[in-house]
Amino acid sequence: MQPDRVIRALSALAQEHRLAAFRLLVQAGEQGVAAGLLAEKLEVPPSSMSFHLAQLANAGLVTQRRESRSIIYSADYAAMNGLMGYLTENCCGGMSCSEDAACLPTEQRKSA
Amino acid sequence: MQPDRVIRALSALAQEHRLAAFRLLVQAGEQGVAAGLLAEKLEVPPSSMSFHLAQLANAGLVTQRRESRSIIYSADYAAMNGLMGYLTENCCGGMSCSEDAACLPTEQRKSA
DNA sequence: TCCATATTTCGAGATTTATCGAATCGTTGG
DNA sequence: CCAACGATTCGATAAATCTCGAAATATGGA
Repeated sequence: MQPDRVIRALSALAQEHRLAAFRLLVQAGEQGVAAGLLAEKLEVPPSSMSFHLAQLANAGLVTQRRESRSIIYSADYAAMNGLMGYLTENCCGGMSCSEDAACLPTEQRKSA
Repeated sequence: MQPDRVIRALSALAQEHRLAAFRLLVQAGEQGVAAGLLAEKLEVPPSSMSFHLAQLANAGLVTQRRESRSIIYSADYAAMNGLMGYLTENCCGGMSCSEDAACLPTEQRKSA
């Protein structure tokens, strides 16, 4: 993961609402969560939520797909793994996690 | 690690110069690096470097100690571990790293 | 004490970010 | 086609952040 992308990912997560949103998306897994539902759960106006989701998307941490009228957001586990890998490698002295410690949806935690 | 502290840590790292500085401090280990030397290596004016180091300190990611005229900064591995733990737990679906994968100075990497 | 060194604090300006109502854009059902 | 729904874009405003020179603080040596 190139430094520029790392900065954007960190910036994206370094905000109360976005960190909370991303946590919800991680919990939700592949299924994802609609933009409106995220706004509702976080008690943030839709336009504000949209702004934050755009930042997460720009950082590559989430993907979006349209499903009827809704736009569903999902956490991008590969991107999060990339970020964790960079931090482990460059900010933790290179102690990397074991191979099977990759980021996965919460629901797959036990079976993984 | 409480969310407020996580946000501050992420914000602290989400900046080009600060991320670079923290990387250098991780490489340096317990020995640390003087503020002026960091400014020189990163080609940033002393006052700007001081501003960024204050942010890292406020986030709890670095500690400082005076040594003669210099002020030496060191990476706080415990804080970084706390951040990694939070991210692993809350943003990675709870797949935690193995016990011995804690953040350590680069120089101790091989012996750990 | 006086000067040089190392760093921080202050202050001002420029840039970026966050907020959110109103308007706009796709989609669906009647 | 058109009204309602879900979401984004636009626009303006407020707030935070970044930058860096000048001034201030602390330390050590002559």
